[in-house]
Amino acid sequence: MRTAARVFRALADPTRRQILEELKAKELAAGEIGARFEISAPSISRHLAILKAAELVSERRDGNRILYRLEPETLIASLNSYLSAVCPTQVRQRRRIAARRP
Amino acid sequence: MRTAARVFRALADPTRRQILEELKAKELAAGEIGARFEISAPSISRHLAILKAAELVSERRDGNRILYRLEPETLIASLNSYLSAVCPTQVRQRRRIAARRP
DNA sequence: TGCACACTTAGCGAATTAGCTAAATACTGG
DNA sequence: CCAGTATTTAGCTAATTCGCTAAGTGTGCA
Repeated sequence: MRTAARVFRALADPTRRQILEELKAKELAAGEIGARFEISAPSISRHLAILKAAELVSERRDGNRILYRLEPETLIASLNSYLSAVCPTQVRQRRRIAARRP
Repeated sequence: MRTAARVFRALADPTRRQILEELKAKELAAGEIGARFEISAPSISRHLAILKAAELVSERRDGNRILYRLEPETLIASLNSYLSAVCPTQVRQRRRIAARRP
């Protein structure tokens, strides 16, 4: 499966979309992420694995813990690429408007 | 379910993403859309219903046929809204770059 | 070594999804 | 009204998904 397909699959789940939002400010340990949700640690771990497979997050070990970091470029590139494929005109118009009002 | 959630659910399926691309140029009848895929007409109809529920397409009857039209604003608004929520800085940077190279 | 902590992997069950065929509905033209 | 075409709805099955608990792996520290 191509990355874009994995990205859209990953974003289909509200918990996973929320996880990306939680990671927006800074990287967090799996446990810290889990603490922000009602579901079990294994479920969070599974969501993180799916996000990692889609390259929407990266992980690094820090001693005992595993830290997850958002990969914004994958998200931006995938969504913008699809937006441009489906409605290039409107996207370009929006950019002009956004650039005009900074 | 909120519209944004329905949009992301709808975009999770590759056939539905493709349908939106097919509708990019002009509105098409359900049958014309179906002709571009290998799957059965009822399956296409089901995909169209999901896209309509997400407000990603609208439909209008034309005599015998039902024409589907892309609703680009829903797509753009949903994806951009989420992008801005997760990585506002990078999105703004991208817009500046895009505006600088028209 | 050995225990504790952080996290993932395995495996299960319920719910959802995407495909199919068959049947129903909606409109057109004779 | 009837036949034909376009499309949807109903109902089924197989596959996937998301939750859980239990068990496994990896690291830190006495």
